[in-house]
Amino acid sequence: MSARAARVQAVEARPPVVRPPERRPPDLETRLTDDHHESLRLWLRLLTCSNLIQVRVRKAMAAQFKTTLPRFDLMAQLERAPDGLQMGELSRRMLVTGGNVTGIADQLEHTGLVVRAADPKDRRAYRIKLTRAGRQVFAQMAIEHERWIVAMFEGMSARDKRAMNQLLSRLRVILRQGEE
Amino acid sequence: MSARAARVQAVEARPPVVRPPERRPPDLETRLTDDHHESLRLWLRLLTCSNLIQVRVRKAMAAQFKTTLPRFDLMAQLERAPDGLQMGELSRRMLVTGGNVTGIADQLEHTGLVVRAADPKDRRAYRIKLTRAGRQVFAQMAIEHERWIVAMFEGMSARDKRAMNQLLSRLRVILRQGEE
DNA sequence: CCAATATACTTTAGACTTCAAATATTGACA
DNA sequence: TGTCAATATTTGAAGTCTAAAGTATATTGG
Repeated sequence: MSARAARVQAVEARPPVVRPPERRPPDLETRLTDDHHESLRLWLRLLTCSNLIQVRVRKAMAAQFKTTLPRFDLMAQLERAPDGLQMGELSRRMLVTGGNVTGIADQLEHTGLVVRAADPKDRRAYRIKLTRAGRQVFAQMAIEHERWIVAMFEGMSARDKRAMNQLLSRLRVILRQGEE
Repeated sequence: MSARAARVQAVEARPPVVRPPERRPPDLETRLTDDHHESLRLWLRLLTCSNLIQVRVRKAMAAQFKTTLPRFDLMAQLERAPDGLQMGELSRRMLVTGGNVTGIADQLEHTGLVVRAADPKDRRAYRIKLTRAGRQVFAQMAIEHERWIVAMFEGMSARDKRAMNQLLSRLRVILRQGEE
């Protein structure tokens, strides 16, 4: 199980916030506190769902392909950059630190799915790209990956999926705004 | 940034699935493929949002309290179990492996926020509980934590929050069902 | 009773992650 | 031109996480 899911429950079960003795205006305060609960609950559910899915994808990735999600992600980035990417660009796209990418790339390079080549224009930089084998392996994984995801959401109605997509899309905008 | 967010983009940008030449019935197939996209998109957005929030909470936790989310989670579990918990129970509630809990508990014990006491009924087990100091520290953190979350969702309407809570609640049920 | 099995926990090895420091190269400007 | 700040990457330390193996104790069935 994922560690993140923990957080969820950890907080979800926290005892209810003690409301102040409700002076005036009581309605406003109640609404405020309710909203706090709604936000906290929202976050915890979001986290729970995200973790439940993530754990399953991770396990499936390990079981069927003996690999990890980060490696899959890295390969997915490269797959749509036929000329390869600089490490820094890769790290920006993956939203992880450079040091992290170094490690994952090392492993993929060891297994021959990826190569680092000198960047002709900048001797500080590498260009990292999928090998032929890497492309083949990735293609298999991508197909399965999509299958898993689709299966997990099977029980949800198309209507709900659409609604949720829209809400998440809004939330994402809001969160990015607050990123200063 | 979080590594998980990476995944999002990794897959979100994957080239569109190649549709078969559309024999018959074309409508069904189109709808199927659309649904696949909808599911994949849904998952990626869920992940993105979850990560954006998580990263911020983690950083705030480090900046303001010099601690980590896993430790906060563990303390949150103990806070509502005044008599303490067995390590195994803690690990189940946190949805992480036992070995993981051992490590986090060790750290909290070192800093005096938590104690392990022998379980009188089972000499294999410990009971782990918050110390007085642990309770005090946790109270501060919980208040701030809630503040952060509420602030992040401030830009979302109460109506949207409610809707999303409901959808996530349904999704959670569906995911847990599929857990076999 | 006692042997097999199950349970509670820790340990270990390996992977991922961040942050900060170190190295090498580039580019800009005085 | 020479220097100095910025950029591209790696390295190292510390924390988190898992899976599997190890230790100690409990339980159960013959």
